Amino acid sequence: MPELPEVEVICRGIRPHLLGRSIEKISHNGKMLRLPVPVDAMRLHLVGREIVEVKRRAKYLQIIADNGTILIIHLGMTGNLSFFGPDTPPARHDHVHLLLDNDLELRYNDTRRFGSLHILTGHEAEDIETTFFSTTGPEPFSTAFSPEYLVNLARGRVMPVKSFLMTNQIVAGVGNIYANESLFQAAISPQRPISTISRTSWQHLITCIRQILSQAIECGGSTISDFVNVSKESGYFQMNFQVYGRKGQPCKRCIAEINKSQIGGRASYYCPKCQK
DNA sequence: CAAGTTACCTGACGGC
DNA sequence: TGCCGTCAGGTAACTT
Repeated sequence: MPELPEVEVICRGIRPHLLGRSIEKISHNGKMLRLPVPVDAMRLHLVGREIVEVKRRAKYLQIIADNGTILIIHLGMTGNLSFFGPDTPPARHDHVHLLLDNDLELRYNDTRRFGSLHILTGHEAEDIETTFFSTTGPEPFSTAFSPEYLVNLARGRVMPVKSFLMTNQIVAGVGNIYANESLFQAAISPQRPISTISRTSWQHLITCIRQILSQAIECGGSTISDFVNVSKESGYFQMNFQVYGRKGQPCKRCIAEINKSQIGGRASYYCPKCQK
C-alpha cells in the first residue's frame, strides 16, 4: 500500500479538485472492504455538502464537508483514488464513486479490499484526535516525535527496532519500505532491540526517517506495483531505494551483499556490515 | 503487557 | 498451457 509519502502525494493531488466542490451522488458496488462501506451514512451526511478541507493523518485521508462531517479513507495495500468523467465505464475493483458538481467522479479502486472508509460526525469528528486517532502515534514530522519520546517508550523492551517503527501507535505512517530505507540510512540494524538504542541514535534515526519520507514525497512516492497518483503518474522514489527489494545485490555504501530476513512477518532488507 | 502469528483478499510470478 | 506455492505497500484480532 501506500505508506505516508504515497498518501500525502494522493492528498495533495486530490485536494485542488475537491475543495469548493459539492458531492451530488454516491455509488457503491456493494462489496465489503476491510470493514463495511458506510454508504448510508455517507449519503445522509455528504450528499449536497461542500468539501471544505482535504488532509492526511497517518495513512488516512480526511475529506471534510461544510457540515463538519469527515469522510476517512484508508487505502489498505492496493487502494487508489482518481478522477473520471461519469461516462467512463467503471473499472474492475472500483468500489465507491463520488460524483461532484463539476461532473467529475472521484473513484475508489482497491484490488485486495484491505482499505476502509469511515464517516465521522458530531463529537467524533470534532474531537477526531481523541476518537478516531486515539491510538495513533505522532506524525513523523511533528515535534512530539522526539528522542525523549522514543527512549521512554523503548525502555525495557526487546522489540526489534523495525517492528517498533512500523507500529502506528509509536509513530504514524512508517510502513515496511520506509522502515527498511530509514534504518539503512541511519546505519541501524532492523533487528536491534529498542532498549539498546541511545538517545543520540534515536535522534539520528528520526532525522533519517524525516529525510527519507520528504524525499519520497518530492519524488511523488514509490511505485511498487500499482501505486499511481491522481494524475495517473507513477512515483519514482523506488529509483532511490538503497535496500528495499535488493537482496543479494551489493550495498551502495560498502562491499557487502544486502540480506533479506523476516522480522515480524515482514520482508526486511539490510546491509549486515553497515547496519549495527 | 509485550511480541509474534494469523487472517482478511486478489493477482503476479516462478517452478514444475 | 496450467496448476500450485509464495509473495506483496496494512491493520487488527488473535495467541503465546
